[in-house]
Amino acid sequence: MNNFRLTSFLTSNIDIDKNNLESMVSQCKTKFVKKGEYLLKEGEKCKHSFFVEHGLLRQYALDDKGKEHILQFAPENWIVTDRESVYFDQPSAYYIQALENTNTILFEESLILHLSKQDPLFLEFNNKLLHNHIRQLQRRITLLISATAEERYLDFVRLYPDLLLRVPQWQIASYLGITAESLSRVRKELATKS
Amino acid sequence: MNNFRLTSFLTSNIDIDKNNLESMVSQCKTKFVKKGEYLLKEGEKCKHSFFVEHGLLRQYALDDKGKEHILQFAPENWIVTDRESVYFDQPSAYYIQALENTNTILFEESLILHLSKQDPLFLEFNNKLLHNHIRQLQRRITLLISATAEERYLDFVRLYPDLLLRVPQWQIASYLGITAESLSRVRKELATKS
DNA sequence: CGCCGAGTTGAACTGAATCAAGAAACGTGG
DNA sequence: CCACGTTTCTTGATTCAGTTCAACTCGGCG
Repeated sequence: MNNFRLTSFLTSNIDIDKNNLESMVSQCKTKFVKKGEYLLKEGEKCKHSFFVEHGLLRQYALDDKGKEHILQFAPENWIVTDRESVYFDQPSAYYIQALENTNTILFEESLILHLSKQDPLFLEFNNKLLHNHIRQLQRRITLLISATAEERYLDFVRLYPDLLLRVPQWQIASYLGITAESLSRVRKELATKS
Repeated sequence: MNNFRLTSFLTSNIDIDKNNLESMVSQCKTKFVKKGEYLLKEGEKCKHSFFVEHGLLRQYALDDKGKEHILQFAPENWIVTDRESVYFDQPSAYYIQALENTNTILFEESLILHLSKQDPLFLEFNNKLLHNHIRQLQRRITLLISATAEERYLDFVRLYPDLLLRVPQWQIASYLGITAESLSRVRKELATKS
């Protein structure tokens, strides 16, 4: 099986015994997406959470002017999904696309809830995922409200240094909420400073 | 008891029988805060979720220049908390303050998890709260990244028309991530248009 | 009365967007 | 392995949305 990262992700997050873990993992399908291809497109209903075993995904929205706005990147060990679409059963406003050839493991939404009813550990695990997500979103809002483009870029570099090399710069700009040109200038500015 | 809104909030969100509901509500303490007073201050650990029975709260952070940034308002039927602080047991970065005399009902963090283990309905309820929170945060990020100050203000007006009258304008500006002067100009602009 | 916080307005300034053009890097097919 | 087109990144000139600072108004409240 091709789920090394998932099993170690799970064991480091919940204190679960091997049998339970096996039974969970065995219930998950895997999906491979080639670079450029999509796991989800705007208008579709999102049915899964995607755990990235290997590769890199991005989640983004298109605005009315056709401009992309990147909500998040998901390298190895990350989970992406449109919770709004999955949970409220609505068409998604987002695309989830592979930036590299990517192996993912799919969680059925009902699976975790189902497991939670059997074993409270899964409940706490799910809770932890949701709280982490909220923490990350909240942090991003605070930055968007109060920090300059330069500060946001520095924060990004600090948090996701590995992504700098794997993600095209204009997409990082999009994540930060600025244009590619602006990010280029921010970087130039930073280079002369140091 | 002074929990009319809480009970109707709960019954409209989970399909729970009266006995269970009574037992839950009876386990919650209430707290009254006068206008201007605080339920949480920066550096303290947040121990509860606060359900607003009557009144109005705001949650905000101070940046290094002493500027306030409002994360959210909470009128009747809203729940506020710093999940990051409660869940990860960290000192909070936020203040929660009463903008009006406010009656709140306190949820112990452990309570919901505890109830969830007894009755899966509580689990789903908690899940719903978390997903709603995520939805709201995500929406806000999208707006901050892609919309102008005017668009964000219009969105605010549409979503929270009642708050317009209850919240000082400079605080709405803070919520939108702009200055009080800018909001004043946005409003002037909108007035001449229509 | 006088004070104080909230809101408005103006003028100058600034961070970032836009538009346009060129340079570098990249992948693909021949 | 090179040649080509495409995408990415950079740079410059200009514009624009929003900030900053300062002055003034208004309404409430001691």
